[in-house]
Amino acid sequence: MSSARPEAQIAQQATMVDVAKQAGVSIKTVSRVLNRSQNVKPATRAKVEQAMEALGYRPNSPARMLAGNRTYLIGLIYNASSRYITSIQNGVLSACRPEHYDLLIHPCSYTAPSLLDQIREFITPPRVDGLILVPPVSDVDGVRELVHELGIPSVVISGEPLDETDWTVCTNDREISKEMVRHLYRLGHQRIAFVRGHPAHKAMDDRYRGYLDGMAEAELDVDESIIVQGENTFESGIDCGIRLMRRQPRPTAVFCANDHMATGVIKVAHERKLEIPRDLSVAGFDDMPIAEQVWPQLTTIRQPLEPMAQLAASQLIGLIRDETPKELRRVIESQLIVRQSTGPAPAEAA
Amino acid sequence: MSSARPEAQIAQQATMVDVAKQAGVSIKTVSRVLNRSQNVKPATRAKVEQAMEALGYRPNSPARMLAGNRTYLIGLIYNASSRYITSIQNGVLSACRPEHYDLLIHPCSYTAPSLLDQIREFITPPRVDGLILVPPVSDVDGVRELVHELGIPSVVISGEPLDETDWTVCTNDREISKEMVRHLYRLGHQRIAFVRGHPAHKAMDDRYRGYLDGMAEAELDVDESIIVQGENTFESGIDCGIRLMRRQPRPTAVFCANDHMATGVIKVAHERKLEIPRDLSVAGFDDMPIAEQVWPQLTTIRQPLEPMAQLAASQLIGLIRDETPKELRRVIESQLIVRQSTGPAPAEAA
DNA sequence: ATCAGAATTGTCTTGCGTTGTCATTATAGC
DNA sequence: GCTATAATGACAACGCAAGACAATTCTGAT
Repeated sequence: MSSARPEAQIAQQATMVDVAKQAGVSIKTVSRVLNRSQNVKPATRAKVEQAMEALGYRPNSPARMLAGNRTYLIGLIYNASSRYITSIQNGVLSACRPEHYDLLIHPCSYTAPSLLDQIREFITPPRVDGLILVPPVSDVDGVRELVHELGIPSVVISGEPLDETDWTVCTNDREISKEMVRHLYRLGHQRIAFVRGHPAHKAMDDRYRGYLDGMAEAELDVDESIIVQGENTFESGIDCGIRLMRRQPRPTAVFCANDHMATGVIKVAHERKLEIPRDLSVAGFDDMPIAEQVWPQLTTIRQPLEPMAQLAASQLIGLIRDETPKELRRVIESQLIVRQSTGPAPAEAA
Repeated sequence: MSSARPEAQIAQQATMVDVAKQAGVSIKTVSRVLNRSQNVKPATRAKVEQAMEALGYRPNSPARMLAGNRTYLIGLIYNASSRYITSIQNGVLSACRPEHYDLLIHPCSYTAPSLLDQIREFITPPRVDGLILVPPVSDVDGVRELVHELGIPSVVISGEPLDETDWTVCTNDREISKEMVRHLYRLGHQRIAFVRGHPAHKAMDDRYRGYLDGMAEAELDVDESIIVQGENTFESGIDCGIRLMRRQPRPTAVFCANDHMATGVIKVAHERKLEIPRDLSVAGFDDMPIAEQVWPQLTTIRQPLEPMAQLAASQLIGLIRDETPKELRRVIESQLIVRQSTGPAPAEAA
């Protein structure tokens, strides 16, 4: 059975003393190697590393936390319902492991009134050396200020650049949204509707601005009556779809600020016996797994979440080590994924 | 900017010494109160708790890890691509927090040859006090044995009861699958196809057995030609759908071992201009978010993941404290969710 | 070869905040 | 008043980081 006393089985772990003995050096030197101290001869370093290898040495984290007054932990605060978080986690962890950092996660509700208290409690007393913030939590008023105030290094993963006060890894949401409009315009669409995302999500604004940019570039009229406000959910997509399908003349293409809402619009189209993309083109944003599984498959935009998270984590580890990154923000480009839900505009509308 | 030296800002945390002084007792007594030790007079306990409250005291985890030779951490090993893992995490964390436990996660690929090594490395030297295992990683040969061998208490979250060697929190997959067949039979279906899941996932077997049980109960013939083998993915669902739609006579209902495959079958039906559920009923399993977003919405089965994970974590914490749970396995019942993708069988087939 | 100065390594020490061990003191039962 | 037991305290130990400083080795210029 699984609850035997642990001590019985797990082999006694080697300590720094053992490594020092094995390598024929002092424990201070082992410590220097471990902490990337400068003045260590490569040959000595090699000897020590070899000894570590031979003994299967792994530093005792509680001890170094206690002695070093740092935690070797990175916090990740995220909105609990977020589905895309596993990608973020994977990316963060892949950067953490080689540096012997671990990850503590803190799911929460970004609408909870106690959010700031939760975050404060999560961070103090020094339970993490650094913090990664992701939307929509990072967009909540006071969150980034709180983190600054507590003096914890942090990196924000975001759709578009924020102001100048945070290290940021972001994508080019605005630019790529413009690209989507371009794609639709090339297919002959003129009446291109837009379904906006939840107003509290800053990332959603950038997508909207990109839409406006694209319309301007194509010199198309922006018709306010076919710009509708959604709330990021599938259900709100249905509402928006219904509203849009009532408009006369109907839009020939609908660009939604996320895939969930696009799926809602598709459902409405199905119910009205509109064939996609013959009668209506629909595009989304995010490339959620669902984008491939709806029928027809959704044209959308893919954010490279794992690489972003990985970069954010390694930047953060640099910050913790006082190696200030060269640039305040790093941009990783999103990608337009064309599938079957967009096609040539209906003839009569061309 | 966010990388100011942390020490500058975070208020100095009170230690046990401060609490002891404030309460007029020794630090050992404070420690006893903290660890729910028995022999403490209620009056003393109250005094200490009051002092903690007043000072905003929170225990220093690295210190108690080091001194106590335990980690107050719980490991969660999971397959990296798994989408349902956020629910599991939420459930585990909600049980951990009140007990002052933290969660370390270890995403991995359950097909990686190095899986066992990864797990061993994740666990030793005592980096976690206990482990929660979830499918499909928990089904990989040697994983549970390894965990036993290392002597780490563990709880397995699973579809159906395993053998007698693990503490388990499971659902009634088999029974509820039978219930799904019953549902279809009541709608008049006789030719009910089944799409099996990946053979390496034990949970998938139980769903199949439940299907067989249901067919037996309804005294329906089991036609091997409409039982096809999938691989859990959307793509394999498409393959299976194509194979099934070629059969003569066609099945009038398809029960899939998960929602992804069911979505694939739906896509095939759409392409062949079959209307769901008029011409074909389709059912899934898992109630993934996608189940509500496909068109038509999918009849499926919902596993109460968060409650399961929560129960598993509190059982595990009990095991760590040597409080052996009364029962080796706990069952939490799944729920049949009837939506629009199942309906009465076509007349000619009734 | 010689020597100054720099680079590298070692010794010794202290402290991080808690828990475990064992000794000591208070309390209750008779 | 004595014993058994409950309650509390004193002190070492956990494994490592980091500082102060001494000792050693290396480097390059003379």
